[in-house]
Amino acid sequence: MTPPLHLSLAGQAVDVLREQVLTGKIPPGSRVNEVEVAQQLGISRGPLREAIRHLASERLLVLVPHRGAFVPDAGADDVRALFELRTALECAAAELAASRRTDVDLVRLREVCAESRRNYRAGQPFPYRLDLAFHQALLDAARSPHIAEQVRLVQQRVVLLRSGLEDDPSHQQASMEDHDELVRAVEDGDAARASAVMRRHLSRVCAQMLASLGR
Amino acid sequence: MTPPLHLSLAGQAVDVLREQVLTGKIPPGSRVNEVEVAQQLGISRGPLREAIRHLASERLLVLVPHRGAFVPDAGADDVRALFELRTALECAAAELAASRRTDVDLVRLREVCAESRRNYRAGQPFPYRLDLAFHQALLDAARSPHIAEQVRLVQQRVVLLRSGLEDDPSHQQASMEDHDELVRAVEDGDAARASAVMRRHLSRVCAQMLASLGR
DNA sequence: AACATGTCAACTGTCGACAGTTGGCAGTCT
DNA sequence: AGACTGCCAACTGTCGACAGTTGACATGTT
Repeated sequence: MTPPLHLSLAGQAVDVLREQVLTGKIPPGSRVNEVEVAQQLGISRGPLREAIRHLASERLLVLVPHRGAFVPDAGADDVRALFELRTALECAAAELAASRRTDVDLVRLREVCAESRRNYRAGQPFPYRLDLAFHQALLDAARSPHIAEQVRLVQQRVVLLRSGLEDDPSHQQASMEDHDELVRAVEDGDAARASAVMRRHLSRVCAQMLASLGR
Repeated sequence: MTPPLHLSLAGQAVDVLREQVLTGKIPPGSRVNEVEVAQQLGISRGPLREAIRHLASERLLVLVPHRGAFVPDAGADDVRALFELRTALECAAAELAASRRTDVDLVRLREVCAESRRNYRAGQPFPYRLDLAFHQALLDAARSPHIAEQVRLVQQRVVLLRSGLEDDPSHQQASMEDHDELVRAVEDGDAARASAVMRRHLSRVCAQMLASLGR
């Protein structure tokens, strides 16, 4: 099975490496040794290099000439700067969603909110998965593939920054209420309000992350 | 000089290829033959492949498994979708610039506007270069490296779409006036107005490109 | 004539090996 | 002791070659 069975070796390597980076299995600050990881994955250095460059293009790795690829470990400034970009993208998405959403989009959004609420009432910790699902549903409603793609990349970087941070239960309710209000604005087709709520929501999430980093 | 003299072979290949793609020397729709281009550049397929993947990550090429890399040729829908992303990013940049600009930023912005006006009065065609310079100056004033980076990538894709399109002189004055008004809003620190003017400006530019494509 | 099938050249995906660079370590000098 | 110099191992950058896939052309079939 030397040739691409279903996905090229490079493509498979991208998936495996991304997983390992995002879950913190390869901790921030550490280096990715080409020969070592290549043997580990059972592939040659060529495809692995392509995978590394790909993840570098997603900013999940940083390349240093003649030194190799490193998992970036970010400070507070990076978090702030990254959330500036995320806010720009997701506020635009919220506006578009408010003006383009269909009934199916609303059903989906309400569904995610309902699941979050069930989860909350059951005393379960608010899984980050549900937060991602909500934002994804909003992006679907916005129907802007390019914006959606960029948001996906940014969220991925946020996940990387979050690796090693535990969910803070105290902010679950606030996030849920933000989501609910966002859905109402989108329902009303109120683009300006949707944008404003999203901005406040992300500002809150950013502040929480900064607080978690500080500890 | 087998080793990286100042930049790796892959890096050099990226620059050369990007130039050739953006100037239309490699026309949209055409394929990039690895062995052919590699010989042409006097390098091996390895570094060239990395360059191709890099440009693909910038969306200047599209990869088709087992088929190779192609220069994308976009239709009207792509232009609209791309400008949605560009609007999201540059409106945010305009807001940030309005609240963060320093005096040096303003000097630079006025300078670019002045050169545009000199150019216009001299009856010269408005070079796209000056438009890029203006937007770059605004990004510098916004001081958001991540947003700036994304805008750079998007603008590059716009340049690719523009390849083969001539500058339309009839829109020079409108663009110049947009720029002037944008500078005034930034001077006043009026983020909302800066965002609104930017949105109108980009909407106009997008409409112009769609008109050019239609012909 | 239109369609299905077999064959083939061209190209991509992958691999292993070599060359050059980098950072660190031992040894030496001041 | 501290700083400097010269080596050395480890690793990245690059290359050439092989294997597998794809699309197209030629051939045969209905």
